[in-house]
Amino acid sequence: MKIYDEHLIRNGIRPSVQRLKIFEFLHKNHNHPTADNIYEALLPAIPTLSKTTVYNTLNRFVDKGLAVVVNIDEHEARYDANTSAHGHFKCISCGGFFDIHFPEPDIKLPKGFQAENYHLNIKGYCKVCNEKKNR
Amino acid sequence: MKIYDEHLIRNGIRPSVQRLKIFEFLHKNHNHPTADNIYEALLPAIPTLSKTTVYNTLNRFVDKGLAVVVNIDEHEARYDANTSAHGHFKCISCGGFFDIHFPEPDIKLPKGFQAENYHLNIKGYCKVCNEKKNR
DNA sequence: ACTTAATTTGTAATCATTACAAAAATGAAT
DNA sequence: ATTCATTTTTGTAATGATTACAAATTAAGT
Repeated sequence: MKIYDEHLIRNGIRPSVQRLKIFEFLHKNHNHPTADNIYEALLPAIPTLSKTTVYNTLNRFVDKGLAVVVNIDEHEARYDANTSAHGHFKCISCGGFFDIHFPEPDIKLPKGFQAENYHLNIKGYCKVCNEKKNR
Repeated sequence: MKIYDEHLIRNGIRPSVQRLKIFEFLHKNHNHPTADNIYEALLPAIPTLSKTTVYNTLNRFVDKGLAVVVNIDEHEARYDANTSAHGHFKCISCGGFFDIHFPEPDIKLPKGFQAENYHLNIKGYCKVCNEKKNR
């Protein structure tokens, strides 16, 4: 996967096997996996993988702006390789995650404040669960 | 504090001393305290207070819609008695918290989705830290 | 007062995340 | 290639917020 390779190098991250696989996984799985999800998924491919490496790597990605932490779940951090401005929806009923695209962050900050990043998290019922509920 | 008393009763929560004090504290301190903040603050007034009670009570408040969890911090939940739609700003530099009032949740959800609550968290630099930074 | 239900408390468990140090891998330079 | 320094990975132990649970206390209703 030369693409991911170069993407990492361009951002000052040496592309080790572990980092590449984690980066690739994040880019191919848009369901906002947890560190543990990633660990379990990659263990067959990298049997020596350590959970610490997953955490270290994810933290590095976030530091370098290659990934974003999604704090929609109370008890665990989730990760998203899509760093463009978008929100997240979690279904209270089935637990599914959905990306929410909002047109413009139409939010006025107080004078002098400077935003570095926005996190919009919405909880509710997805289409399927909502229909199930209203029946 | 008869006001808080009735507020709790109206929402089906029996107003014990502990619950009253925690509710009162949440309403008087708008700085989004953690469970531990509340515990430490009330310990002088209620020397027998247990941290479990603080957690139980806060969870009950949230269940009944009397408070809201603010997940802007990675590692600890914060609580807010202001349940009306508003966002939160955390200063990366000084760690201060600020409420953000946005006019309308101008977010289009996918068809069929139903939102129960919105959480808008913004991180950046507050006025003071921003000026300090640009000097 | 008595009985039952609700609440509070303390301790121990859970679980995600991090600290830390040793082991392994990589890179550069001779 | 061999050595040396640096980076990365790994495993284990620690941390810290939150919850489970059962005993103790308090309140409510009769």
